[in-house]
Amino acid sequence: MPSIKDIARKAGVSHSTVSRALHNSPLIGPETAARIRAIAKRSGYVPSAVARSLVSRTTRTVGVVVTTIADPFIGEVVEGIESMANEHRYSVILANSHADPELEIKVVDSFSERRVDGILVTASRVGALHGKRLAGTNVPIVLINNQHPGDFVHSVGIDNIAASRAIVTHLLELGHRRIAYIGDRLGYQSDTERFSGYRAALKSRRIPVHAELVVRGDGKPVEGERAANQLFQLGHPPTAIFCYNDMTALGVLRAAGDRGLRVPDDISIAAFDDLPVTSYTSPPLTTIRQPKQDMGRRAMSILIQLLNGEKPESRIKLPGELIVRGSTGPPGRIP
Amino acid sequence: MPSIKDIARKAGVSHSTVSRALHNSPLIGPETAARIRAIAKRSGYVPSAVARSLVSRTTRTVGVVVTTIADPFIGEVVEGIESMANEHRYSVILANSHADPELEIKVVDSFSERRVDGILVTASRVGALHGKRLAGTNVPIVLINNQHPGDFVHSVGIDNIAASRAIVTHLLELGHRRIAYIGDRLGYQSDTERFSGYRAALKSRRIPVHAELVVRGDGKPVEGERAANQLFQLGHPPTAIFCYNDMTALGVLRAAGDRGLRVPDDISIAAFDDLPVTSYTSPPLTTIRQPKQDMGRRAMSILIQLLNGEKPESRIKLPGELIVRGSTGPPGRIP
DNA sequence: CTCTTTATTGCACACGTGTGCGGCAAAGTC
DNA sequence: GACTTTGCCGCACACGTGTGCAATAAAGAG
Repeated sequence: MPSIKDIARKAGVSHSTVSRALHNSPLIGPETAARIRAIAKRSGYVPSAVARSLVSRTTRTVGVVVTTIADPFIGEVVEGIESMANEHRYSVILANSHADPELEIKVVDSFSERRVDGILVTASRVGALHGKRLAGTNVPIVLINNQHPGDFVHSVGIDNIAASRAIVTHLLELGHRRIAYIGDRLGYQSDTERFSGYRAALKSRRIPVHAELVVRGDGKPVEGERAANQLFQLGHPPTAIFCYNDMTALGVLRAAGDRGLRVPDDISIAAFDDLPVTSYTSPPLTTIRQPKQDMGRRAMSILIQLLNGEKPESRIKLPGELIVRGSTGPPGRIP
Repeated sequence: MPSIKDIARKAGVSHSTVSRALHNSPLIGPETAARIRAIAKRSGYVPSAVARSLVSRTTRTVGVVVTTIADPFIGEVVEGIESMANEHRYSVILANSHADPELEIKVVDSFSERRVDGILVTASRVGALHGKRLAGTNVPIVLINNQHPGDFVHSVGIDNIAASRAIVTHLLELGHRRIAYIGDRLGYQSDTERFSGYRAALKSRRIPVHAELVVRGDGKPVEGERAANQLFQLGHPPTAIFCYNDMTALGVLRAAGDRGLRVPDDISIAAFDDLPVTSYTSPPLTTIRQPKQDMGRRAMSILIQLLNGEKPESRIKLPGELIVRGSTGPPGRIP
């Protein structure tokens, strides 16, 4: 792999001249520059980003921390990050944390050693754990959809309250009055906000929130199934269920199927996230589409602005989009 | 961000001594070393990987090219790559190609500039396009599940023939005799191999391959739906359909539902890949599980061996696993 | 006490690139 | 012709780290 010194020797000039010629510096004579560029191209010269980084004290590299890249939601976000980064000639270093604090520390240390210019954290769960460790370094950090944005300045997320209010309102407009909510574990900000939107929608129609209609899952199908069965066993079961997320809804769908309940004739199901799978369940799910790629792009955009010394908007809340599919319909006869 | 020179000054020694002390070199006196390490820790010293890379002429970094990280299949593979890389203290730089040749060239150039130690290419479609460009550099390359492994030495893939033969045999054992195959576009190696396994399974039972039962999709639901309708309209329709992949099967499932066909009573459906979605369709899909994470880990492992100067196995074919779910059953009465 | 061995540290260079400044020749000015 | 300006190029240093070799001091051997 040739360096500028090698082509300097071939061209009979100093390496400084080569460096300038390759940067189209006006300090170099046109014909000399052309000759040097020809030699460089011929010998397959590729500049070394690492040497350049050493002197420029910037690597044009960002670190992306994810809990797991196998999660399709996160994959979409990273897709957005990568495309925006690529457009601005940044490279992304990817690292899984698996929500394991020990691994997270290793990951962040690795980012420090590599001298990344900035860090993006995509975590549905974590974020607080990094807190001290991350804040210790002085590299800019942008959080995406995290549950504990407290310590950090810059973040991108979805407007959970407005979105869940919209989807619950959709159920209300279909005629539902007994609408259940299957949440995630208590304490996550997104759960709190979605529940808050649920209550706001009901309140605007002067419908009370029944405690028996609010149950907890953990964001995964198995617990969603359990929670749904709990609701179905009520003396006065709901006619519609709003789920914290699509994965929970998958469990609910299964529970309904096992009991012979038809969706949406006997029970309407609404969810959140719009994962690819939701188009292919039967029936397909009514849900809230999160602008996943756009969230990634916006976060990367904020990071780039920070790296350019600008002062970007600090906390962005993007709107969700209501996607009405087959899993919601007018309520059937109340049993 | 302090350098070894800074702590050398604080400790009143030369930077060489600091460098050796931090590497536990026996050349440094125990108490001097301890004092230096204390100062380094206190001042929050983090070694610079870029400076180290410059002298060691190795970055401990691998580039991973994917068509799109938003694909859940690819996400799983990358998960495996990342975990194995992390265990060996390698970092992964991720880049999307979007199957766009122009973008691919940019990506590979970027990898060259960054002086990655090796490259992994995860592409269901591409691979040949990189060919010349990639082979030009002398960095080791390992391909995963690519369609045109011709030009490259090292690759990891699934044993398509054995796996498709196994799943078609499963259908035969259920009693099916008219089994259709919905393939991908012609020319992809994985399609050729899966079709080959299909024929082998039929041949072992002395069942002829009917041309009318072999149709083409494109690996996506819409074309799968179209192809399925084509099969359903036959005078003598199949009792089972083996699909090139899960996405095709989703379309088939929809087509069956729209025609009022019950799965598996009226028609059995078998697929390939075991995407997460397949557990949540109704009925859940019988399919071949590809060891996605393991494929990533194995590929990274091969790359590490290459970087260590060893001679790893050149072409690995991993076995698929037959996952029997609800979409396959004994054939119903022939109409 | 002198010579040799051992332990510890510093000097100097290398890795590849970027850049301020000085040098030098050609061209222009009077 | 002497001086200034302009154009072009090289010298030398910097970035942070690693390492061969020399230097120095201490310790041991005779």
